[in-house]
Amino acid sequence: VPELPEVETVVRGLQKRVVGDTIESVWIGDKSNLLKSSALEIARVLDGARVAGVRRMGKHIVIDVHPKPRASAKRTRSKRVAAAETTAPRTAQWIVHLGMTGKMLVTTPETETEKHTHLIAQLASGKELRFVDPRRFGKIWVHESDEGFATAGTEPLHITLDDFAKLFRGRKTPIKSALLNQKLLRGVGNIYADESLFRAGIRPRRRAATLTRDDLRRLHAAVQEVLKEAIAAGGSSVSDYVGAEGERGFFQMQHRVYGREGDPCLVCGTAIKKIVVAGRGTHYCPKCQK
DNA sequence: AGGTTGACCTGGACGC
DNA sequence: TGCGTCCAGGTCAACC
Repeated sequence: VPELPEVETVVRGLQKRVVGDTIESVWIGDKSNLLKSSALEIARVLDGARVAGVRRMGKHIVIDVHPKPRASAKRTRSKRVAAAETTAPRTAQWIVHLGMTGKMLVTTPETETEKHTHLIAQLASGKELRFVDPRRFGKIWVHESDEGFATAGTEPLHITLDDFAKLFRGRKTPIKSALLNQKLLRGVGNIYADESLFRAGIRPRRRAATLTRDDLRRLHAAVQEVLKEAIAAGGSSVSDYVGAEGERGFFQMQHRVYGREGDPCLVCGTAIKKIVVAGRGTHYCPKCQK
């Protein structure tokens, strides 16, 4: 599901509902293909931790936590160990990737536990933070280091036109594949790639390197415009995406090509085509996009 | 090297 | 109501 606008919507919900709260206990299910850290490690970092902030990096949710100081170690540790511990990072990160069907929900404890709930964090305020993911393509892990968590790729909403143009220089791959490549831009997925290419008037199969300066200028503007409009609409709920409070987005109402195969182009009336590019369903107007 | 292809999963929609 | 098939917002490892 979730591409940049959906993840941004979840992050904003979490900022409002869980920042400043403390995680009192964590329950983790037995479906371990979701975990990139061991359940033990995740529990060790999160148990008793205070939630200092929530951020988005591409499609990743980054939850900054202040782990609880481990008082039990005091009794036996040497001076040298104690010194080492004080230099350990004060902040750790809890990283969540929603995959295709992941949800991060803030609920009350009474809320019925959905099928495919894989993690529940009980908060001091009485709320619960739950991770639900039917297909289990999502990922959860904790990151502890001074450098903090980092990913490749540039944020599409921050990139300048010049840097944007450089990403595609010399690339023979279809422009759509390049837009989906998270090592170049982080956060654009299948829906917003198609919608951006439509608005820029560029065919998805065009080789990235063949885009003219003017194509790039229009595409850069289109990507930022589509993402901003989608964020303002709370993301796209095509089937099951919901925000942190279970609310659906409504940007799907404004899709111009995604999911509209056979329907008339809103600009010229030509039937929208659906093809496969880079293994993904790809929608475009054969007349408006060159 | 860089790009395209299956594998990973469950469930919903559709056709018979 | 019950198959069986296809498709899905993402990302890897494995293959040219």
